[in-house]
Amino acid sequence: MLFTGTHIHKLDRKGRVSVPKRFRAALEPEEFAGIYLYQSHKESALEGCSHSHMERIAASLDELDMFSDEADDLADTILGSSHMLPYDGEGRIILPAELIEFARIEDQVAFVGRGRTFRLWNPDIFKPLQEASRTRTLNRGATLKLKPVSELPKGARPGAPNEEDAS
Amino acid sequence: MLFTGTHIHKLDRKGRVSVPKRFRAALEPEEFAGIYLYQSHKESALEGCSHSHMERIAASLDELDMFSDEADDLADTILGSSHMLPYDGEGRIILPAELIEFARIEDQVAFVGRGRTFRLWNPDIFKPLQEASRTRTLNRGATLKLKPVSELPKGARPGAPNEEDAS
DNA sequence: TCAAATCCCATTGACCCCCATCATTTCCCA
DNA sequence: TGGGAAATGATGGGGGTCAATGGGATTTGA
Repeated sequence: MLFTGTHIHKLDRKGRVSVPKRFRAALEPEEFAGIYLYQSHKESALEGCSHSHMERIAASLDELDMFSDEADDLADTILGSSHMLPYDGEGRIILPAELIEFARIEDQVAFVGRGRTFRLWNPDIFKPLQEASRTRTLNRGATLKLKPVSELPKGARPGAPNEEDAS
Repeated sequence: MLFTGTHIHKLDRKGRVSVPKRFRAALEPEEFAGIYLYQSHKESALEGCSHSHMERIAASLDELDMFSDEADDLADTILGSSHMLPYDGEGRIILPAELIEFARIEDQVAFVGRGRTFRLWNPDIFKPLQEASRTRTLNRGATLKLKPVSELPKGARPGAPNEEDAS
C-alpha cells in the first residue's frame, strides 16, 4: 500500500479523470471503492488518501481534547472540506468543480505519489516546483535516515515482492 | 461510519431538509432511522450524531461524578436539549423552529462532517469560519500525529497486506 | 375541529452504469 | 530478437436511475 510515481491523466469534459491503475491497486482491499480528496494547506494542490487513512485521521482527532480549538480547526479543514469520490465502472472519479478551481486544474491532472498519500496537481504548476525541490534537496545533500527493518510493520519488509518506484 | 465533507441542502417552507445520502449511509446500521441534534455550546451551529453516539455521551456522563456541577451542565445542554428527529419517507427531517432560530438558519443548511459527528450551519456563517480555520491551521503549522494502525477500531484498518502488486 | 406531522406522488437534474473506441503494454512464437 | 496478436488501461459519450425537492392528501394529536 504505497503510492509512488507521477501519472498524468486527462480531465474529460464531464469532469471525470481516471485514477491511475497503480493507485487503485494500492487501495485494492479497501471497503470503499474510491478516494478522498481535500485542499492542501500550503500548496495549490489536492491531497488524496484512502478511506482507512481518513478513519485514521478521525481517530486521531478523537484523541485530542474533544473541545479543543485545535481539534475544531483540523476537523473543519480536513474532515469538513474533504470529498468522498467513488469510482465509476472504469475506475474514474468526478472532480468537483470546487476542487478543480482550487488547484487551477485545466485539462490534465498529475497524480503524484507520496507514500501513504498522494497529491493532485495541474501538471504545468507541479513541474517547476518539482524541479525546484529537487535542486534544493541536492544542494542540501539531504539524507534520509532509514528505519531499521525490525521496526517496520509486518508486510512492509523486504523479502516479499516489493513494488519499485515508477519514477 | 464516518461523516465527511460539506453538503448544502435546502430548507423548504415546511421546515424540512434532506439529510445527505452519504450521512444516511454512514448511519445505516442504526436501530433508529433518524438523527439527533442539539445546540453547540461554542458556535452558532447544531451538533448532530447517531443514536449510538448519544449513548456514548450518556455513558461518558455516567463516569463524571453524578452530582457534580459539570455533569449537571452537560446533561442539561446535551441530553436535555437534544432533539430526536426521524426521517420521513424521503430521508428528510423537520428542523424544529427552536434550532433554526438558534443556528440562524435561513433557506439553506450546511451539513459538515466531523468524523464521528457532524454539524449543521447556516452556510453563510460557516464559510468564513472555515476559511479562518484553514489559515489558523496553516499558521500554526499544525500537524496531526496519526495514531498507529494497530490502535484503530476494528473495521478501520487498511486491508490485509497486498502480496502482489500489478507490477 | 384545527393545526401540525406524516404519507404519498410528481418533477428534475446530476450522477452512475454501460458500451464502444483507442492507445499501450504484454505476451507469444517464429 | 522482432513482429504480430491479445490483453488491459485510458478515454468518450448516451441514457437510465436515483437523490433532492416541491406540494397535495391524509392522519394524528391536542
